[in-house]
Amino acid sequence: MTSPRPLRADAARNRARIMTAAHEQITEHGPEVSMEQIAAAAGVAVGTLYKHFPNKSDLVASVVAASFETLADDAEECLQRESQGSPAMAELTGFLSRVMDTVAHNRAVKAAAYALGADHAAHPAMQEVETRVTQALGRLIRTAQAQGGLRADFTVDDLYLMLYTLPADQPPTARARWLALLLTGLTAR
Amino acid sequence: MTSPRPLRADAARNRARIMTAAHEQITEHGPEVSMEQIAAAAGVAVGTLYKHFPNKSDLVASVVAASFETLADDAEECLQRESQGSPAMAELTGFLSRVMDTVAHNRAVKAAAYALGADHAAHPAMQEVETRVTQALGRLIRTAQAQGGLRADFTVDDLYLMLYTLPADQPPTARARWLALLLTGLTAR
DNA sequence: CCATAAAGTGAATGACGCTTCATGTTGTAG
DNA sequence: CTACAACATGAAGCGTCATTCACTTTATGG
Repeated sequence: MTSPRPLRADAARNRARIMTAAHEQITEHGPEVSMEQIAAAAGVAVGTLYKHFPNKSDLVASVVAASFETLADDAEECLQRESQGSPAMAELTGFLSRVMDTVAHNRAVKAAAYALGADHAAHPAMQEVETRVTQALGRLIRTAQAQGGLRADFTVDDLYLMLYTLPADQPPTARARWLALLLTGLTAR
Repeated sequence: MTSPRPLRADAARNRARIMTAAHEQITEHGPEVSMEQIAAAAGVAVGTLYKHFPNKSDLVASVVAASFETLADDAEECLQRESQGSPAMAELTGFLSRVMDTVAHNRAVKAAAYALGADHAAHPAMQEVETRVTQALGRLIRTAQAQGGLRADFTVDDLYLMLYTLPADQPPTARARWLALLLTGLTAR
């Protein structure tokens, strides 16, 4: 399942460098950075990128999927804290708030959050991560509803919709305001 | 102020054709359509576009500003109906709902709505239209608050924030859901 | 240490888009 | 009707970018 033959030492090293560089570049400049720029940042020739990834969109998808993991980890930590007594609603709003801030500074995570709300599985690598997020957040939502803090008809899809419409490129005050407006609508009457 | 010398007959005709074609193309494909494509749709050579507009972004801005007028007209009609007895809050939600539907089908209006929430005046042509929208919606908001349907701290900027985050490319059901969630947060407690 | 397959290289290719300009066309004033 | 300015034309210039491939370099098993 993993690899018929292990990678040669230099190949593995370069692959790691490429992933790191691509992650940095996409985080900073978004998915539209050129392959040349990623290659330069990795200290590698363009051709090498194509030795490891069939084309640009595959490389980008890999990076975005990796950034995606960050969201999944965060969601699962929320669930963890909840099971240790933290109010579920507080965890949910904390999650939203953090994602929003991250998205504002990280164009790769932005793409990931966007993907959640859109083409639910632009890339196979994302599907399993999506499951993790969905399960963690779903649990959190149900608990929050049981505890009475969250309106009863709220679903995970609603939350994805919110991630999709995050005003990431707005100034912090506007982002906070947006979240506040939304939250009044979400708290149980 | 208008023109030192009137346009030659053919020039005027072509200018109109270009505006129409550009509007159609941008509506359908968004601001990233090529100049070639707009020229072809107008039945004109590329060079002619540059006889009428210094560059692409000026042409796009003109079209977007024109689409912008649609929003302003709608807002002013809302105000009109309100002064004839229609509840201000209903007019506001109607406005939002219509804008969302329009944006979903019209990439030019999308750019306009987006511009409202971002660079408040990407182009001089937009500034005066923005004023119209702001005045009409501001009045509507204050009336809705006086009538008790809208939360007291809601501002025009909040509304722009909502326009900015409209989930335009989501399916109609998702769009409706989004609006519903938001509205519960906006109605006066 | 060598043979060889794996990996790396980067100039070249082709596609596409905006913009310019030398040239040809046409409306219109007189 | 003519002459000229206004206008239109579209091929060519210039960039940018993804992708390929003939060739060189290098890791590694034997």
